[in-house]
Amino acid sequence: MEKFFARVEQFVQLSKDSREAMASVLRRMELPKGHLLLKQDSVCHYIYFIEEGLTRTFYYKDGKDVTDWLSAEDTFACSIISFLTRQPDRRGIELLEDAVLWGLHYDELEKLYKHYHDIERLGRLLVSFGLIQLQQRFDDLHFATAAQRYKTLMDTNPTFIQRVPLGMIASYLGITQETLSRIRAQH
Amino acid sequence: MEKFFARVEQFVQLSKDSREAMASVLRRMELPKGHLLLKQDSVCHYIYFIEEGLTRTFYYKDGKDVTDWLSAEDTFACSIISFLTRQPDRRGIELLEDAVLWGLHYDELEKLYKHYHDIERLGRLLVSFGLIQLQQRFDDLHFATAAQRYKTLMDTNPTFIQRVPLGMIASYLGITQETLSRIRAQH
DNA sequence: ACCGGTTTTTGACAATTGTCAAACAGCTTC
DNA sequence: GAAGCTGTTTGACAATTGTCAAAAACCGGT
Repeated sequence: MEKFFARVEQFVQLSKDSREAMASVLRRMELPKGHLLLKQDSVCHYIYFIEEGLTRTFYYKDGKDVTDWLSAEDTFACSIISFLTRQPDRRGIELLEDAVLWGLHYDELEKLYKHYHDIERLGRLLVSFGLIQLQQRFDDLHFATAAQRYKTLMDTNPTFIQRVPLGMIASYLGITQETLSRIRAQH
Repeated sequence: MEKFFARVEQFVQLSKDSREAMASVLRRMELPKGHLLLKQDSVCHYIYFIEEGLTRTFYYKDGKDVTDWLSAEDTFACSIISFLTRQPDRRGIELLEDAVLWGLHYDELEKLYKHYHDIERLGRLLVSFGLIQLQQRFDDLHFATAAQRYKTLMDTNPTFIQRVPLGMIASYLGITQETLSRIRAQH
């Protein structure tokens, strides 16, 4: 749990009250590789902090498995659209490695937002951070070539290459597995 | 100003105090088509609500002009990354039509966030909404063909086709002007 | 070390999209 | 109405990426 608060307090220094309230609703979960954290086409009720492990957010497009996002230690995982809109979303989340997670239920988080201004602030900053990350990935996808995108991934998350099967990396980058394989062959 | 609050209160019902505090720092601006709202490679200090008009967020990639975002009446415009990180960003913003805007300065907004919990909440919800929009556009770019993306734009913002030059629409969709022209030729 | 499965690479070919250049259309201005 | 400007379309060709199929490499379990 220290790891969770260490991360969170990079955004906001929480009051003692807020920290305790938050601690009381965090649920620790230890889950095996392959576990389906969130079923596709369902509502995402939890946001997960990853203390250890690796998650993959994915969906199916024309029968093909597409990797939407990858989250490793010290980051958060959820189906953003579903969590925020309370609507089912085609995205599912699975564990690519054995994991230790801290889950926070939407309803509990809403209560915390209402009671504690500093947690509302934390929420705003976390969403802001997510928006910045998505914008950067969007820019990358928008006007970089496949090879450049691969390089960006190597720079920002080098361990993913070792930890995630090639096909998943490929669809994460918006290309096919074969194309990625060829990019790698040319160094 | 009513238009601004009408929009804002679709997210949160503000207290009288909050509304007044916010009203006191909003700055009305009437600006002509072609005006550069935000210079490239500078820090974005304002978020703008568009009462009337159309803005284009753009940057240069390998010497080519790329349209990053388009915002019309009743929505907001700013360089999200720069506004949130306080760092210069390559994105600039220009007006594609004569416009009536309401500008809100970052420092003023920060003060409002500190004093008023409900405005902090509004900020969280606005960023969340932005995140959802960007995610949807990202999904579109990630695994839809150019023709499908054009159709999506036609469905969600049909007026853009009339109001924005083709070359800008094309780079917004992540394709060249010529490709878009050919897509249109096939109905 | 061998088997059976999965993951990755390679090959041949097709489809999509980009590039460069020129033609065309619509508007404004003189 | 001609000249000039901007925005759009078209053509020929090249480059990139996708598709389908098969081979090769890798890995865990026995």
